[in-house]
Parts: sequence; C-alpha cells; structure tokens
Amino acid sequence: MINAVFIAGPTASGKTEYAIQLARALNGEIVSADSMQIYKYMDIGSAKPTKEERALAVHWLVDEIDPRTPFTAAEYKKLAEKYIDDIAARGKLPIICGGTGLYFNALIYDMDFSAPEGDDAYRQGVWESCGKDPAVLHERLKALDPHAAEVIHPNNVKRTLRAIERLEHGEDKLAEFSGVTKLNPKYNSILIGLDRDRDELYDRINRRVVKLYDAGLPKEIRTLMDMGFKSSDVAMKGIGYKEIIDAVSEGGCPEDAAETIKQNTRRYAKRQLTWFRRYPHINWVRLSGDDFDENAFSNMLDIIENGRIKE
RNA sequence: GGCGACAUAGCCAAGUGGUAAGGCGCGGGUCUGCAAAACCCUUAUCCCCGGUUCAAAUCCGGGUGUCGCCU
Repeated sequence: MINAVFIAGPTASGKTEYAIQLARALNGEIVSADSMQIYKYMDIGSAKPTKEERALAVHWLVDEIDPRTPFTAAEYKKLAEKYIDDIAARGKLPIICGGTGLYFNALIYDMDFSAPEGDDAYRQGVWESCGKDPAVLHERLKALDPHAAEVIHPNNVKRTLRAIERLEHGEDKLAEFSGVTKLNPKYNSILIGLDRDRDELYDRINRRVVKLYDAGLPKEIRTLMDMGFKSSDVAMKGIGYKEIIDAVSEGGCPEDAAETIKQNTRRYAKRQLTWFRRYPHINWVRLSGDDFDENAFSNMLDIIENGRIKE
C-alpha cells in the first residue's frame, strides 16, 4: 500500500504554501486535486501556484489540460493515480493537495467509474421526452431504481439525468446508493484538513479577490474570450470567470463583479468544508494569521509520521 | 419648536382584526463521469407601555426612534 498524504482545505486557506513546505521536508511531490488549476490558460482566476512556488516543489496536474477538452472526475482519477504511483515508485512521497472534494473521493475511496461516460445528447433527449418537467423525470428514475430516486432530490435535474442514463445503459442498480463506501485499497491515505476561523478565512478570500484583479484577472478573461471561449466551456464556469463575463456582457465593467465573486467564493469555501467534514479519518489543523505557522506545520509532520505505514 | 410619514428577522419587504408571504444574506447539509457544478434544509412573533376586542403586527392613547417639510 502506498502512503499518500492528502491536504484538503477551503479555498484561500493556505494549502499551497503548506503543501510545498511538506514536499520539501518529506521529499515529496505534489499532485493537485483542483478542478480549475488543472486547466491551461486559467492562471490568475484559479489562483495557481506561481512560477516561484512551483520551482520549490514538483507539481503535477496543474496547467495540464486544455479547457476546451472535456474533462471529468473519472479522467482525473486515472491521471492522478498514474502520477501518485509513479512518485511512489521513485521513492518519493505523494502529496495530494487541493479543494475539489469529488477528486479527493475519487482517490480516497474505491470509486467505480466503469459506467459509460456521459452522453450529452442522450441526456438532452431524456430531458425533452419528459417535457423538461423535473417531476416527470424523477418518476422515470423511480421506476428504474426506487432507492436512487429516494436519494436524489427531484429538483436536481443534473444528477437525476445521469442516474437515468446509467440505468438505461444497463446498470440494474446504482451501487453508490447502497451507502457503502470502501477506501481505495491502493493507498494509505493520511488526510489533513486545513481550517481557519470563519471570519479570518472570509477576510482572506475578500483580500484575495482584490489581489486577483490587481494581478490582471480581467485581462486574462479578455484573452480567453478572444481565444474563442464560450460560456459553455469549463473555463467560464469557474468563480471569477463567470461573474466577470456576465458583468461585461451586461455592459458593465469587470470591477462590478467583485462583490459577487467574493460572495460566491465564500459560499464555495463553506461547501468545501461541508464536504471535508464527512471524512471520518480527517485530521484538522487550524491555521491562523498570514505568516507561516511553524506550530501548525509541525503538527502536520506529526500527523503524517503517525499515519504512515512503515516498511 | 410645529406639522406629517414611517417603525415587521442581519438586510430588503408583503400583510390594514383571526393568529407572521417572499427575496437576499448568514448558518447547516447532499454529493460516483461538466463538481469553482447541480441541488436541499434552516432563520421573527411584528419598537416600548397601556387600552378596545372572544381575537391586534393590524384599531385607539401615550412614549421612544428615524426620515421629510415648516419656523
């Protein structure tokens, strides 16, 4: 079993900095678990580690995928496992760092992505055949798998459609709705969650949004739009991107979106914390202040040392 | 100092006698192929005191506060 350190935490909590220092202290390499930083061109808005930071530790899955190519959690699992296994094979410690909960699950749990991948046209067909009525759609799911219907809220059209798609493509029952989640047998996951007082976290978020503007976020977005990105592309769904595009297309200026971006980022952070709290084996480390917290860092080292399986 | 209007949750706000709409924000939660996505839940007794009434956020009197106009 491979020892793998997972650094989770809400956006702006300080993951990047601590992951880098851990990598330096423990002879590790970082594998990102961030659904936006993985894309090329979205450097500022996704708050990628800077060149200087990336020079301090090897980073994988940052800046690797073209945003125009469809990318999914299943794809992520495949790529990330490849990198993790390779890092371990070279005798180094894989450190998975990021804020995308589903990507964490893909690695921590034994998630089954063998189902056929999403087919937009098929889903669209199902949606239309139900008259675009969520209630009708949900009835259709209920007929196929009553338990799945119980778990998925009728208003959640997106998840209902995917469930129907899978069931109509041959699965009898959606295994994940049995409530059983096994850990991924490949990895001994040592999970650290970074947290801060809510007020402080929100303050950091607010300040970071200002910094992103100063760093040229509006210009980055203009460039993406000039490259031909449309609102349907992933790049435009990221926080910071969609809000500015909306503001500009309504005739305003990029700065009009600043408060909305701050708020959406705060809400995102809250959702991330909700997600991470579910891990029974997470070790929370509380950070405070803007300076590097040696105390917290040594706590992290202890957690890793204690969680490690020795040969 | 006078006249008038208003006073409902953190904010905006409906309700004009029968026991508090809605929106936003906050907080909590769900999560198996777009996840920075999609979705769900929660949140007040109506400024204070007294009166009328079976029953008042709603009517009456007084107080306090805010806003506007006048002197």
